[in-house]
Amino acid sequence: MSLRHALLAVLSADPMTGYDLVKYFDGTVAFVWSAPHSQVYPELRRMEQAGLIEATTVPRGERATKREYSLTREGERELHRWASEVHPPPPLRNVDRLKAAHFEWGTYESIKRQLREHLNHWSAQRRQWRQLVGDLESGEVPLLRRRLERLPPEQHEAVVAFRAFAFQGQIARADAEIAWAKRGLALVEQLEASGATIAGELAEAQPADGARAQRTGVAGATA
Amino acid sequence: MSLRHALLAVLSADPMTGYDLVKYFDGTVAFVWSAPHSQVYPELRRMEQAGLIEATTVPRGERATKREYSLTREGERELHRWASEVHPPPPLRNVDRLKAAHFEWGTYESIKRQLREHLNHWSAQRRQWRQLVGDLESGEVPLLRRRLERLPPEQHEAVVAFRAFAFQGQIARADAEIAWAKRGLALVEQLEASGATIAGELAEAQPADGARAQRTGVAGATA
DNA sequence: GTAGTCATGTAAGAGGTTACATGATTAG
DNA sequence: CTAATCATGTAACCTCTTACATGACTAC
Repeated sequence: MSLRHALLAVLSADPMTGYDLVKYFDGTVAFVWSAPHSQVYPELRRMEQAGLIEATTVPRGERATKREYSLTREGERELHRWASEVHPPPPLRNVDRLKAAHFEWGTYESIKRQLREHLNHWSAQRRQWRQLVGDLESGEVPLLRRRLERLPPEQHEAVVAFRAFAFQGQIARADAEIAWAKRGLALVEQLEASGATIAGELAEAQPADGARAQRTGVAGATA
Repeated sequence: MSLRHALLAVLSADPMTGYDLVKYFDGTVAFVWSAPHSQVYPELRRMEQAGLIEATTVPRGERATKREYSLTREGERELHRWASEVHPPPPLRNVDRLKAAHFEWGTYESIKRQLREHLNHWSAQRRQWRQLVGDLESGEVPLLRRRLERLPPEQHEAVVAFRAFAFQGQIARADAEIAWAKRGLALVEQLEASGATIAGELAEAQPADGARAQRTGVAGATA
């Protein structure tokens, strides 16, 4: 349950409402972890029940109130535990790679479209992460600033370094994905130029009978 | 629902039983997609209902039988559709990065242990993927061989190239993760050497009062 | 006979997505 | 007054994990 720890980590910078947290999980925190509000609110209630956080009801305007959550001592201990434990790596599930392994079922055009999307997506992500690393290092990230305010100056260096380190990992990942997509585009162009055929291309050309011809052709070869 | 398409993709090489499929999803296919048998069997039933695959009951031994699944025309069409569509990128959720961003809560020792694990894990994965790419290119992968048997020779080149391309993506990812972990280890050692303190280290040293001292210290600074 | 493999399920629960739903407050 | 934002939920549904469960077949 990493959502729980992501919430604890953000709350360690500053007490805030569920709404504030949701904004972070749509914004900068979503750079490593994302969650919709329908997941955040119930989880906060459960964490409160578990004694990891506590809520104070704060008035807003005339009639309305909001609930502001802050870490308890127990919540801090949980963060310590989590940050120190070695967790088994999660099972691999990569749709992009799964699809790429079976691109033979697509057409050259559709494959190129997908690889270009891949390239655009990771390029955009990369830009965001680079921006964030810059902002972290120049002290322009409010959440980090508030976290540092609660810590003695001799700890600041490490905190900033770890935050930047995490996002540099994302940048490295993006670099790998970008290079991969480019390599894929080159591969497709090379295959196209060499006149290599693929199943998807044929099926596209002759929707019904193309598939049949292919199948019987195979049956003939097998028999 | 990528499990469905992963199953379709494997079945496109050869008709086989749920048990066979489960083995692939623990073996080579798990290199990009993994699933336990408790997920595979029900999904196969649903796919059969949906007309994407069909089962023939094959006897084994005296009394027992097994169900062998093969793609239907509709299943092939679904594979085509899936392979041609652009899918929105899945939301980011990376526990390792989330943790790294908050390593301040750990101790130098626990951080190093985790980074070393990360390094070992991705190095091992990398070795497997490299082995697989080699085997794919030298025609030693049974599943690929059976897939190629159903296709005219002029399509072989592209099929092999796409398979290898997918796993090269995994290798590139592994390279990025390995470099990241090494960078992290260097960072920790540098911080340690420079005498920088982190919260987790202090909490470890003085479990109860360390945290309090820190907190009141902060309150004092803020007030 | 017995251990290992082949073969196929069910079920409870956690985590996540999408949609539905509501009402107060604030800025224009 | 009206639109945007603040604020907080519930519910149905899907995917995945973990555990429980069963029985036939094969090699020794």
